Amino acid sequence: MAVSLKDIARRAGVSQATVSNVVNGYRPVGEATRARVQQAIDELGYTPNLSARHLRRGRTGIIALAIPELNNPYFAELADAAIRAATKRGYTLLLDYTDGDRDKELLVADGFRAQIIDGLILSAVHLNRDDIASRTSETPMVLVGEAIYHAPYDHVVIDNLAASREAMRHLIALGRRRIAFIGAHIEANRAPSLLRLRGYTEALAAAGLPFDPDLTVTTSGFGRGDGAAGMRALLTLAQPPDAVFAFNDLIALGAIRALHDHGLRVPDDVSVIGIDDVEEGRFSIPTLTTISPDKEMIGRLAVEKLLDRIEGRPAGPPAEFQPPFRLVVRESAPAA
Amino acid sequence: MAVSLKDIARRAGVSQATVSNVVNGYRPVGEATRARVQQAIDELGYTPNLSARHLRRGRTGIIALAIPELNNPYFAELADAAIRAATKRGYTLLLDYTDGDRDKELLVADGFRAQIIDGLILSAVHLNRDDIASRTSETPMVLVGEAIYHAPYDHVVIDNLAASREAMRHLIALGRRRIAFIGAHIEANRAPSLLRLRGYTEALAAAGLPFDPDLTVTTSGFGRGDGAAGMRALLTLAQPPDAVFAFNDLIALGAIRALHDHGLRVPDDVSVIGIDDVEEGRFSIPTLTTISPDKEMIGRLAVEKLLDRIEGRPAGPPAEFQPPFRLVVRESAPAA
DNA sequence: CTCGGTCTGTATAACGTTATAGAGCGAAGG
DNA sequence: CCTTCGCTCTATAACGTTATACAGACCGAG
Repeated sequence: MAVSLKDIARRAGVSQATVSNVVNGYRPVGEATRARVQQAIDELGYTPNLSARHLRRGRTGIIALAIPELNNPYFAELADAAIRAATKRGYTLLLDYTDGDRDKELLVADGFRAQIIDGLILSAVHLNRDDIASRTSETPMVLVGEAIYHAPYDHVVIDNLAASREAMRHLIALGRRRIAFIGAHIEANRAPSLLRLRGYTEALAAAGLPFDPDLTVTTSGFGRGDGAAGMRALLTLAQPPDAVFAFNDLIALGAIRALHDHGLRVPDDVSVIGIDDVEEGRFSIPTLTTISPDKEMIGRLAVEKLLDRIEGRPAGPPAEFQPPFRLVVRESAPAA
Repeated sequence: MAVSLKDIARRAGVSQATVSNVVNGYRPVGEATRARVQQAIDELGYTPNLSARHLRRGRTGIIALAIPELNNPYFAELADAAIRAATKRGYTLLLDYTDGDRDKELLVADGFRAQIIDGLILSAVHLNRDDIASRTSETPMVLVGEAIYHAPYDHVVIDNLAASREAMRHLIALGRRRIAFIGAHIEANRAPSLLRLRGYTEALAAAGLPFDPDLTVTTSGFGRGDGAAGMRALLTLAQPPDAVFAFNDLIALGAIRALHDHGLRVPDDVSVIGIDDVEEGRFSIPTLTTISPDKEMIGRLAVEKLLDRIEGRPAGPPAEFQPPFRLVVRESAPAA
């Protein structure tokens, strides 16, 4: 650990600058000296001190991915993809939580840890366009997910409107007519689920089905417990739903559990569909029909776009990138 | 971002050293100058450059937690606890994956990223005591989990023998007599599940039940798919089991799914118990009886012990720390 | 008073790297 | 034969901290 550039320089009988050039290939070095330096490096087992390099270069080689929580397997799988992509490009990815807390999201976006990171991939829940617009930090940023649209940053997100419509079309094709939506979040300046909700209402309209406000349930979070609570609320209705379109898989799984507790069977009595395609839904009872976004591509794209900005590659104006998704039909809403 | 110590010093009309002392409190500073410096800091919005600080101090303030995979919610929850503990103590926690790959585990233990981290918390699957003993890296390390015992490092792990015995006692008290174990890993120099397996056999013996080798199933991984495959294998036996003790919750959940596919009911036909208490098991159908280790404490303790070593606090010889666990009885193996 | 000792503060040398300016030195061009 | 390159390489100044050595001022003790 204690072996530095200076040691190599002395050993090989050259200047520190030359060693640096051998290591970084920034300027050409003669064949003979290069070999001598390389040999010294191998013999002494030299690795560059990153703190020093970064102090000098102004970059750290670390990028951050800020997600609401790790306990949601969707984010765990997304983080997985992003970490792999970053590692492949020689960067280290740091995971940050926001706990779905607005203040923490603001803090992260505004340069918390800016000293340590070269760039940020932000998956926000609460922030809106204005929050993002008033950001002061210079750190490059890429947005991921549904919360913020049309901000002056690259944005990676699936076509939520199309995804929701497809999920709804599937339920409607099954002959369902009272379809509930669990997971709406209608608050001032906050629109994480607006597109999915719009896909829901538009699909109803397209099928000539009435929109019943009672069938749209807001939740405070995005977990199994929220889904279960939402479902319980729906079951108190005079006319309970015959299908559920959930904002995500965890909510769907919670809803299934609540239905089970209520003595109702899925899919016989109620069909359920989610979004995310987390692994859990491939083993749950029943298995979960869902919209499967290409998580690997989301993570990879977010990292690539961010590195383009960091490394100053010509990237053009901020754009929105839409990875593909597909409907995965399983037991909770089987083919008609 | 460009505001440095020097700027503050100039603004406050003092030396850089004094500013440093105000920031770090390393040496006393007079009340009047302290106030003046603090005001300059607030006005200019100064934050220390971490690369420079770490170059000088020789530490980075980053510790790593190396886990097999993030997709296993147990590790996600553990990581969560560790990150919170590290943040609280002023450190940043970096997550590293080993993919359950032996070479990657060796790489991580042997100082991959040693330049960037002050210490390492390693949750290994494949490494054994000899691997760890031949480690060359000087970076402080703390071990977490079942793989390695009696290595010269602090080790945080629940009492797996006691935990397994308690799980088994519960199944036996239910009247089960053919209890299977899914998730054994019997390989040369590799003993992740040895203690849990021993708890299984000892509990059988203590209850006067015969040990049937056919009822011990090895798996290649620790996921839902492995559990399902293991269960399917057990169901081909002439005398299938009437209960399953799974190495962890994911395996248990996979086993439940396989039982369901086979037309068997849990817990009526077969009781199932796991270890980990992941959130999923509180909503699955049926909900999962499990051994719940204190994950928050595991994460916190691992971080604290590591920081003790890093910061040179007197910590004594390497020791083993055993956070508590408790049996959580749910539907898959309800109270008798 | 003088001498040691505490208190505050300053000046400056590291930490290990990279970027910049320039030095030597043959070869090519006039 | 003297320039003027082009090619390697060197010397050295940063980057922003913190640690060390030291300098005054003040105070109580002798």
